[in-house]
Amino acid sequence: MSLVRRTIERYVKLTDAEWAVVAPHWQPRDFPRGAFITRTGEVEPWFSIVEQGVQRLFVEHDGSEVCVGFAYDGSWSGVYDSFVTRTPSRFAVQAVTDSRLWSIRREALYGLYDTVPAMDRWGRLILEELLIGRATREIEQLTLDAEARYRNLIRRSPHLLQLVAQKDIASYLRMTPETFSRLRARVR
Amino acid sequence: MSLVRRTIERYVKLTDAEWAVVAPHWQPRDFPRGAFITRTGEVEPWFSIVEQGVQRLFVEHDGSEVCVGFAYDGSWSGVYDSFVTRTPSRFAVQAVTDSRLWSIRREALYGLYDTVPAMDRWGRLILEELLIGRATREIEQLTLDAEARYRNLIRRSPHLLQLVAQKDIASYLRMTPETFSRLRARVR
DNA sequence: GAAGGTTCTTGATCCACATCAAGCGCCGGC
DNA sequence: GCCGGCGCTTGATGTGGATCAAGAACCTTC
Repeated sequence: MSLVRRTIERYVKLTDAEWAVVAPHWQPRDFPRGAFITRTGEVEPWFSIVEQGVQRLFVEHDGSEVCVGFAYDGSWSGVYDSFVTRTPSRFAVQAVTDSRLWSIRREALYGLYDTVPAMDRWGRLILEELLIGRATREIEQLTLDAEARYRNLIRRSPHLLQLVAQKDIASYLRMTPETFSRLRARVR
Repeated sequence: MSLVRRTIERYVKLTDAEWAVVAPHWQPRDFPRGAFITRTGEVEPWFSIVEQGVQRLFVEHDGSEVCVGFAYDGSWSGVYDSFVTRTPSRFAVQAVTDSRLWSIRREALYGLYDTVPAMDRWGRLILEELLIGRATREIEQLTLDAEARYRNLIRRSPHLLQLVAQKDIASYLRMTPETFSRLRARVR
């Protein structure tokens, strides 16, 4: 069974008839390491599920970049607010490793929302999950200092350290690469 | 026509028959100034639409409070992640002024999601809006310094300054009351 | 496998904002 | 209408993490 169907069915069950309607709208897209999947200022037409690879989501701000999230196998990837509002994306997405995404276009997904009620529900459940993730992250930023944020990350996502550059993790944790490096040397 | 119906119909149209199913589940709840609507650690059973009053949403962290949002007339109010996951809330909600909310219980809303497809869609649209708001706020925190965040707030929500204490706005903008006070004296 | 770029480390210095402190004024309650 | 307390202001001092700088260890790529 396809990755896309399995991923959707983590949230809602689809009959074979429903899947037959949904399936043709998804297509694979491949990106080599370093390629941009979405650039700042472009409208995001895709919503994607990651089959393989790691991507980083970041904001550009006078010359520097601040990482706000990562996506990897089995998670979704994209810029949801640009996708929804059809406005230029304030975030960029870049493949950190060679990546394969399965993607659906906005018009196709919104068509499915109208024709397949289970997909409308899926949209709601995905968003609930995203929103809960954001709330958790906001609380971490508010209540933890640099060291505690670092400890939290290596506890919760130790694999990230192997996959992406330390400077990206550092900016994700809202600190400079120097501070991150010093923490690594100091902690444990 | 009721506030609740009008508010829902900003997102989806309801037939009179659908409204007849939806309406009985909503009830008014009144809170005097200063009352807690949700306490940290309690599971949030309500989702609410604000008829009148202002509420603040905040995180408690060793003795101090950090404001993460406000709700007022026509906006929603509640702790969505606790509501969805039925886990103890990490946020508290307090009435800043005398408030009237129209609220629906979790079981009732999830029942409506199953019986009234338009409500399932409404849930998705509300979440899209919330997520876009969070993204906007995250970008502000990342790209603006204390003064720019202050200027942004007085431009976008000048009424807030009249409605809530400066210390709450200060913590919402991630600064101390002292820094906020100095900005007010310095800027314009 | 040499060259050149990028990332990571380590040290010295700096600064925006927090913290501490003290006085003032306003508002709400008895 | 007076008292008590919280919120606001203003000044002095402190500090976590940023910035600046320079060398070392990687990867890439040709």
